[in-house]
Amino acid sequence: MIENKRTNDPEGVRRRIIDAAYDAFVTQGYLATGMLELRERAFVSGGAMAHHFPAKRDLGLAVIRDRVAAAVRQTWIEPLRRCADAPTAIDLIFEAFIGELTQKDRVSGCPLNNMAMEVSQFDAEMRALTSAVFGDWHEALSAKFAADMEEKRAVGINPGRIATLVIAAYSGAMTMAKTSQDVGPLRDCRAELAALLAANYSRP
Amino acid sequence: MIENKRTNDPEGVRRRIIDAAYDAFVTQGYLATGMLELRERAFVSGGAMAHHFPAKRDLGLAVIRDRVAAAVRQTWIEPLRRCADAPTAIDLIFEAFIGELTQKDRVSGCPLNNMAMEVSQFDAEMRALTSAVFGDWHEALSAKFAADMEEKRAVGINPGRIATLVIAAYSGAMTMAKTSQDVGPLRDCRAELAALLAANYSRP
DNA sequence: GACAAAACAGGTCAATTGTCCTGTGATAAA
DNA sequence: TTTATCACAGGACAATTGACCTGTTTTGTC
Repeated sequence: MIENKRTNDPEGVRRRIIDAAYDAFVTQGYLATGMLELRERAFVSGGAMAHHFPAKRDLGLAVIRDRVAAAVRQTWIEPLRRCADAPTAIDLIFEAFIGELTQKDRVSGCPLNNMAMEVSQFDAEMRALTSAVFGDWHEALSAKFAADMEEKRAVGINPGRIATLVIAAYSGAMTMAKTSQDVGPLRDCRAELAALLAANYSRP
Repeated sequence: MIENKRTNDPEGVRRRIIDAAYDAFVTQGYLATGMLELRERAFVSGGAMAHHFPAKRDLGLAVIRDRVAAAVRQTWIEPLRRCADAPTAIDLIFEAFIGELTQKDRVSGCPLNNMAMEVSQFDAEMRALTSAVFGDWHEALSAKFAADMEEKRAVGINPGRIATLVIAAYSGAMTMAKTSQDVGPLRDCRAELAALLAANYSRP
């Protein structure tokens, strides 16, 4: 009588591993997370882990490509597409994050920020990947500002430059919020960015 | 004949260790740096290391208290005191960093940022220390903006809020610069911040 | 059904981690 | 000079790290 029912489910196992890794890497850090801990979190054996991800590095690359990039797409790029103009989207995104973090007991920061900071110090390929995600983010935001100008909603702005400022302010505020474990910095930056953008936008 | 000349120099040894640790923590990361590597960098034995810093954590705390705080004081708080107004100081600081990083082959980022991001995830005391450094930074910048208002150089600004934005923009730009290994983000933020501040300042 | 490849189990491995130990030379107070 | 404390040398220590190995089962193909 065989007790151990074993079900082959490559996609499922792989997804479980990446989910666990994404969560752990973002909240604890890449280096602070061990492969054994991930195996326990994802309920997979050493053999299964080695089969899907021969080295920890492969797992890190997959997490950035699949999960981190998706997180930025979901929280920033999609809302930008849905909203009428850039300032509305930015304010909405800030508001959503502030509300979400307020009722959470811990501020773990921006996924992309966390990964980029730690990883870009020792792995060129991971650094290039996170840089590309930043690039997509900047491109989407920049394009939205440019569209606002073409449609005469905004005047006298430099789309690329102001997009950089918004991303930097958001990332920096996230770092400060994570360090102080308080959403105050996000509130401040939200208000300042709103005021700054309002000065260059014609409101109906 | 005794070859091994041994000189007791507590302050010197301690300083060598902290110097090596600060450099390594900032460029490679806290977790990515081993105690053995630090001993080799600082040319100290295991006994000396254990005597001055029984645990790695103690070394981390000392680095934040002594070096990271000093770096922020030197690059931000001091220039703020020397310059006539906040915008001048901010522009000067950005310019200095851009120039410095341009001729350097590698962008290692903001020391405070690097330490805060990594360390605040697993150590409450280190997190509190880095948070305090952010606090000093914010207080100094905030006070300068307030002084500019009192002296009628600026009107209609919220000192505390705009100080947060400046710090966040700087930190975020540093993160982006480190990730992309390019000073572009710093240039963008410098220009945008200068324009933003100019709008609220009366120029002679 | 035969067979090759993929999917997975469970354990081993050397290397490295941070910490701590014993012993000894230096220093200063008594 | 005695004595206690500090400063340091050199090595040992268990624990953990990421990687990998040999088997076994499942799956797909002919």
